[in-house]
Amino acid sequence: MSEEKSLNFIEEIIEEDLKTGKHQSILTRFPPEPNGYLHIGHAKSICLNFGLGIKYNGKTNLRFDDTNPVTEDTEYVDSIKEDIQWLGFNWANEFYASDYFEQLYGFAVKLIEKGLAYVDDSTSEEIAKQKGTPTQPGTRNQYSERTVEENLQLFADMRAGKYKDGEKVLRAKIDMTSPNMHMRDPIIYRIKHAHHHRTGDKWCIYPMYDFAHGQSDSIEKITHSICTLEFIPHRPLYEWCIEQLEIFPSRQYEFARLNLNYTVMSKRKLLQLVNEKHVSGWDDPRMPTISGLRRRGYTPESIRDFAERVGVAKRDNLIEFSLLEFCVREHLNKVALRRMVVFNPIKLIITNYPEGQTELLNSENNPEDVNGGTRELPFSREIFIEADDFMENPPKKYFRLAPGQMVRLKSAYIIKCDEVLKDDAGNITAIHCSYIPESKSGSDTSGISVKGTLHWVNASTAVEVEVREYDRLFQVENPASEEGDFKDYINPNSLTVVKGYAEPSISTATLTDRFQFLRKGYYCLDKDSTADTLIFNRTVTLKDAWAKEVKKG
RNA sequence: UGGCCUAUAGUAUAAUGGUAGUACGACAGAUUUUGGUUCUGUUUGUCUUGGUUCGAAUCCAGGUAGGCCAACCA
Repeated sequence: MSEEKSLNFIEEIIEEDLKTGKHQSILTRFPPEPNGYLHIGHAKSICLNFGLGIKYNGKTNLRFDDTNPVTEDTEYVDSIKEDIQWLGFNWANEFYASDYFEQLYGFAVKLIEKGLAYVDDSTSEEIAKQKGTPTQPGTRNQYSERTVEENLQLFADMRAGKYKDGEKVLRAKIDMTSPNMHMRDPIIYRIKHAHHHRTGDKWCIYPMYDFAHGQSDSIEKITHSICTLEFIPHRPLYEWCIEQLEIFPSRQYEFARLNLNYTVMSKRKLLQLVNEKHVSGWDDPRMPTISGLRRRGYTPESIRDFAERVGVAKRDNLIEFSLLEFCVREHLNKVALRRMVVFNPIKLIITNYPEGQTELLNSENNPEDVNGGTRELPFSREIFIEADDFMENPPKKYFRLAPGQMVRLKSAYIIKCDEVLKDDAGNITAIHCSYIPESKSGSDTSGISVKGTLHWVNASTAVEVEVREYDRLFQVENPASEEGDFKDYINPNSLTVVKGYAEPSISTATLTDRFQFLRKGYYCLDKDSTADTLIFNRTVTLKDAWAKEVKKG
């Protein structure tokens, strides 16, 4: 018996539509404009649309909303497709709004013939002025009185390239007094002598989003057209077009877009961060883009889980980043290979371990995975431990290394701290310890139990690596709602590059591996790595109860 | 001051007129060869005022608060 999970409001609508027979099956779509990279907010929409298709045995199309040639590019098309596939979804069809340009042109002609559209010669300023305001109705101009024949000819001339950009537009003739501004004779076609990434120079007039989007849904027979809240006032216009054109009645449903704290979620702002070099690119690991999260080490599973957990509703939200972090930790804990890396080394000499001797110890790759296997770790007289893991005068409840105290070296031996070596300035240069030979991991007969276990690396075989540690990109929860320029709130310390000393097995790391550096966090290899230098991105730290304890004082 | 959308713990999200629940976070404890994981427990909530009803988070009305709409962008 599986537990019944409650439905979100869109699922309720779909189940009702299926039950009543309004639809036999469902068809959804994800409709990005190829003018930027996808971000985690799009991931929510992708998971919703494709997830619905899967859940209800329907299908989902990918349709590029490419009606504005000046901002769109195939680079974006490619990245969008890659991101959706990486998230684990397959589209039934790959479509483009530009596939429908001829049909959309026909729709416009039909409106003209019905006396429901006219060519307007006004400037954009004049049109804006005539539109009125939300509290004052708009007014029609003399162009709205043109005859059907005249409009037909003028529109054909627009298509034929007889006019320059901005000289004329085609407007739907609806209601200049509507309280809904979108119904005040909206522009449905404009002239743009621009090269389109797919149709080339075939067209010099392009449909507006409002005239392309709803009809594209209709052409594809999308049953449930899901979009974000800001498109609610557009819906009456889509429905007007569907009714006047007598085409398939797709129905639009709107949900609240995802907002994440300490970042921004608009393509315009993300583009600015890229263009002004505040980040290294769209896939900078600090970016909330899907490509950035991927490079950072997030997994598709964790992002899908996140999308599931944030839910779908109609109220504005600001999700805490800690939920995303929880999701990725939960997945990575199950799959990441454990490795030991010391970041801030201090030398530890095991005085009773024979000089020149090295032994190989075994350590599990992942304690959460019984089939994960083991790896070998060299161990000898001189090792490095984390400087943080030693204190000369430890506070209470500190169960790491301190003079006279014992700890276990992970997968190795229990050691006892005998002596602290210092230079003339009083800085600690090394720690002398003795080890307990009977305490070897896996065959411990010493009977000693210790509270602390430390990670370590063998000094002579340690591999030096570069590690990039990331912090939140912005210093405030919601940069978009702050006074002034959102870029004033960028966190200057969002990237810290440090050195690490890793166990030798790290040298076989590949781009698809996921690691947990013991007691530190989750990491993955970065594509900037070279044959000489391995570079790792810190995906997320481990939870750190001791750091909290210290903070409390 | 026109229209539309929304309002449940710190953050999200359920409860579909009948015991306000879940997750994340926070806090406390147990376990632990990762101060990780796992497990247990605690904490905090129906925007407001009326109305309908045996009974309202839910339905109705008025308020309040937040969001969206006046691009030849999507």
